[in-house]
Amino acid sequence: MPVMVMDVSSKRNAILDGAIAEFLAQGYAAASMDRIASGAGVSKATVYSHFASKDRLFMAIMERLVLSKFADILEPSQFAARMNEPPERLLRHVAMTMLQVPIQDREYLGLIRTVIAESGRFPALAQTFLKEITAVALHSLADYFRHCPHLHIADPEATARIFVGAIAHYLITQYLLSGAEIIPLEESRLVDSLILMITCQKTEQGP
Amino acid sequence: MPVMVMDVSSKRNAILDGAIAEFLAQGYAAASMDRIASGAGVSKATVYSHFASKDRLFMAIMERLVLSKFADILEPSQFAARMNEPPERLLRHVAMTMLQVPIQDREYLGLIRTVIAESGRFPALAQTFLKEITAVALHSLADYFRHCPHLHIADPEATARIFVGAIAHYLITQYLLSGAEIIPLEESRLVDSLILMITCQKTEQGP
DNA sequence: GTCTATATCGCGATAGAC
DNA sequence: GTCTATCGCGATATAGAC
Repeated sequence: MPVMVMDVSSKRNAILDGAIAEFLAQGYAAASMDRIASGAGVSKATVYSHFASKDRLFMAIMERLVLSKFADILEPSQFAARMNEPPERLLRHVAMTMLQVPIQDREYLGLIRTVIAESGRFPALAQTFLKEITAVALHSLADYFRHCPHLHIADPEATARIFVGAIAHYLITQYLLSGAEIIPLEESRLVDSLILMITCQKTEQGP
Repeated sequence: MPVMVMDVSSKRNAILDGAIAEFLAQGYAAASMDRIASGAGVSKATVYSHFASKDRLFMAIMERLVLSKFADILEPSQFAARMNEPPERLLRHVAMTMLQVPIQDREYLGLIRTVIAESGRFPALAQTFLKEITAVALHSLADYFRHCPHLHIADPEATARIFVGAIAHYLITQYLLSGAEIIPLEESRLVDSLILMITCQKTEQGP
């Protein structure tokens, strides 16, 4: 007959879940191993039996978090399937997804804040974030700009950076820096202008 | 004859300078009042005689820092004087300034990292940063887009956001997140594409 | 105002029973 | 593996002499 306590892997997962909440809310230095332990319903010694140190636990949950968010971002294959759509439609879908995923999933915003906050102490973590999330989106978009028959983009990589940068900065100012009332701007205006600026380059192609 | 020790205001300034270095390097939680005191060459009690608590010292130096960086950013008046230059020239100058100031002044980069890092604990600080720096640049640019006779920008505010966002995100990825080798991109390519995307809107104005 | 010395607390990490 | 109890340290903040 089953005992009424968590098994080993459940405890490990409870620790990881509690650690995610604590580190994302407090940042590395202010996070407390005591709170992580009690939040997970285990003793502090149990936390240390699974993770050798605060550093190791932090890096474990952050890598896990970065990889888990990967699926939410658009991969190259998703672009290939939509190559024949009008560019306005496809770019609007991409922009709205990049905006809505972090807005709906507050863990995503906390991840962005924490990656930037700890980028001095943990530069390898910042690079993992860039490699697994930012670079994937940039390469997908640049490939699309390079091969889409309806667009004639002079510099696909730079244009992808502008697209991703404008959206990422909008998320940071409105939702991390509480900018809604200080520098308000509707999502749709940002997206409309981005699409207009990108698609109007096709008028450059000849006499 | 003058004594060979600092007077009161010199000690206060030494404390402020040391606090800036400590908070920007360590973040709020990991910063130590002991290190700030010894770094300034005073006792810890002296620090507390000038600033009631760690919170108050942090907010004092961050506000000071935000206001001191204001002059580096382009004010509206600077645009008015250059309204008759070709837009390509003016926009290139603005973009290069926004890129070079934080790159040259590492304190500026540390300020950006700390504002984002502590935006959960100190939302008012984040809003001060937006109001004193980001909003000033956005309004200047939007005004320019609205009134420049050579451009016909559909949505000046949104276009200003894209311009500022692309540059801010570039600074964050390349210099805060150590992205130089992971997602390399020359400054000039970013700036050239930005200018091309903005200026080519003038071809939209009709037959 | 400024110092030395200290109070008080919470932190990360560990020892040892079970 | 998991617990309780604790160690040692460094943190913020303060008392009291000068």
